[in-house]
Amino acid sequence: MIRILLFEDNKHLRESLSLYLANTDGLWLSGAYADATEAVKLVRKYQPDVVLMDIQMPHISGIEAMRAIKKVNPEVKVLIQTVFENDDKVFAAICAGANGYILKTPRAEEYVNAIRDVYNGGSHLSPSIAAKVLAMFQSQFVMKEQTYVSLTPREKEVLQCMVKGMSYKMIADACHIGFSTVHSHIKNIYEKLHVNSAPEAVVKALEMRLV
Amino acid sequence: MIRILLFEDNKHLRESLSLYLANTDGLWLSGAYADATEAVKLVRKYQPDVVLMDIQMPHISGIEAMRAIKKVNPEVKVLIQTVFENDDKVFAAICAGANGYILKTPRAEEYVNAIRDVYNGGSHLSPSIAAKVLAMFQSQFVMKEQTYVSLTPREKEVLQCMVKGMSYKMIADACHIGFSTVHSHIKNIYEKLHVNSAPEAVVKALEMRLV
DNA sequence: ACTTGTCTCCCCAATATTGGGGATTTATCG
DNA sequence: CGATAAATCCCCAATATTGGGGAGACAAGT
Repeated sequence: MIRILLFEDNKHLRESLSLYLANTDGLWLSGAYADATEAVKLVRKYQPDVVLMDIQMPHISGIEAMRAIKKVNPEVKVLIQTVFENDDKVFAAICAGANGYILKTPRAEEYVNAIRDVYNGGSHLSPSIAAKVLAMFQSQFVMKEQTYVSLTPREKEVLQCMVKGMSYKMIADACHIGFSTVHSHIKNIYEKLHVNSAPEAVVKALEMRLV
Repeated sequence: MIRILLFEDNKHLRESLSLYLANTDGLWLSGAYADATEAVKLVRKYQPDVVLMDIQMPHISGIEAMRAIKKVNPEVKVLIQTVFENDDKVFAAICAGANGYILKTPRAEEYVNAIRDVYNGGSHLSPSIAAKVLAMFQSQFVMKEQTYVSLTPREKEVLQCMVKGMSYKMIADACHIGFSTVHSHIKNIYEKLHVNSAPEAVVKALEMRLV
């Protein structure tokens, strides 16, 4: 039996969902609430496996409530549901540790699928949400491989040190080479990256994922 | 009709999937191949809506094939399938523009669901893959908000300039303030961030998402 | 044998940065 | 009205960085 706690401020949806979930094999609805202010307390009381949380609610947002729950009971799975597919909300929810993010749908079995998925340790994302997440992912990690620069192993090593905020002297010690050598390498790095200061090199290194 | 092109080196699975997909309403299997070397050519020939691509194949990996396809036909949806849920592979596939990533499953309707999802512009991720993606996302974006530092608006502005690799003089010009003022602000920033050089400040700014 | 690339180190001089003081103005808050 | 925070500017001196040279050692490839 998967124990479920539901937070949803819309009375009609809350009651419909309650009815559906309560009558689905394998699920046990511990409670359904219109307000998540007491979420932490309710989680402690009912020890649910999965919390189904509307993102937009009065008093306290679903994300805040989830954050609070996760802080106390990190093992509780939280499934965020919303009508919006706002980028910021999705982003915030994921960062706050959401185990799933589904758009409200008239197809009730979607809720059940999502609940089962997160209960089993996976995550469940509605297709349009998943598309957003992948897009965000790409925009973060796929860099413009525009001007590929080939740094020698030593240069990469030195650059990595620079990214750590180390000075010439510290780099020399860390790499077991002389101060002058560090100087030489950095001169070469600057030329290859077309920069002429440490901060620039660091930024470029990070955005080119050379480190 | 959703036109599909299948790449799968395992003969048995390829034939099973072909049979299933070809006999599913709304799907039209344009072809099934054991090798993706000719993938770009085949895509041009059949103009599929969705390419179902095994990640591990001889000669050329599914990711490479997808990259090639996406370069020529970015609008073609590519659904990656694999037996592995290796982090690196998932990561590489997403960065290369995968529209979906599913684990091989005996439940054939999963393939159909995934195909429909990506065809409709969404993304489809198997629960365990979705969990990995969310975890990667969190590890990237959830910072240790440990030592929250409050920079004044001007300080933030100056810090942003530093991240762009600007020198004191350039920052002074950009912000329409004097050189000495930049100096003062940077001194304060260093103190607040507990650093004592520009590169360190830049790195800290980036990882604390202060910019 | 010769070139090429990498790593190593040095000299010198011009700039830039850092850290320590201090000062003034403005605005906001109680 | 006094206190406080923010923003603006200045001086000075110690360090650090940057950019220009050059040079030897060593390995790999032509």
